[in-house]
Amino acid sequence: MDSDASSTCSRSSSPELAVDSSFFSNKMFQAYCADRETGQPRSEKSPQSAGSGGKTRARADLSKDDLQDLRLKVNSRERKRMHDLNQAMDGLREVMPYAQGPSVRKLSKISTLLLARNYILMLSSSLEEMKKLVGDVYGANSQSHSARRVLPPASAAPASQLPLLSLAPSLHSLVGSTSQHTSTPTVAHAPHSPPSAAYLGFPAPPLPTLLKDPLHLSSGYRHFPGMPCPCSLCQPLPASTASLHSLSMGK
DNA sequence: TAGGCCATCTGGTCCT
DNA sequence: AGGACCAGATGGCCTA
Repeated sequence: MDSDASSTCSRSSSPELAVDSSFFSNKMFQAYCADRETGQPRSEKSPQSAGSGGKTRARADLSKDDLQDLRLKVNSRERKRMHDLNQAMDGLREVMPYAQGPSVRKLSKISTLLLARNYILMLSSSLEEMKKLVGDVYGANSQSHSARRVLPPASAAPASQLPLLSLAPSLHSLVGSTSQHTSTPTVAHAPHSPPSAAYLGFPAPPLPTLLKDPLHLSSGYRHFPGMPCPCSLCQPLPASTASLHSLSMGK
């Protein structure tokens, strides 16, 4: 196909297409033209070729050239539509906690969707947990009438970040997996945006493992100041989420 | 070589 | 009527 010829080895899902200039060298289009010349249908066993409806009849009245132009236009629109879809898919891949790069195989579409779903579930549970912790902190504050006793004086972090900042490293030190969890990133991130996968320059875990078990996101995940850590050690998924996941992956 | 993934073409259907 | 959306078919590339 022309798209395969124009794409590089990493199988971009949104290949740069010079549609108008290259399309007429397309084998499929040449076959299409040849078929139209000979009057032979391109696919003799199409179940939908029975062709009923006003549009089909109207097309029968068109000249060969008009029909060809119409086909090219429709094909081009469909191609653009699929490219837009692939662009959106690429955008989704960019925000997934998964390594990217020339040496890393790109997530397939189905994998991207499944991983995105798990990621959303995980972030949701992180948010719920954070809300609970913040509520606990403020509850303690109101009882003791003194925030300074609750918050360490040297801490400059906002109260909403404290639970995660203090919990995550301690959790990881308990398990002793600090080699895989780099403590501090060297690049500042927006506090409310998820870490882009491009920033997470770690080797990708085996894809099937990651997809089958969202808890395995812990292997090789970094902690970000002020961000909920989605790794399994910091944020174990609730049982309901796990069951949901197993349902979706049962296939 | 089989199977997975993908891009593209194509006709039908639905919507504006 | 035209465009968007969808699903089936087809063929190419890549990997185990």
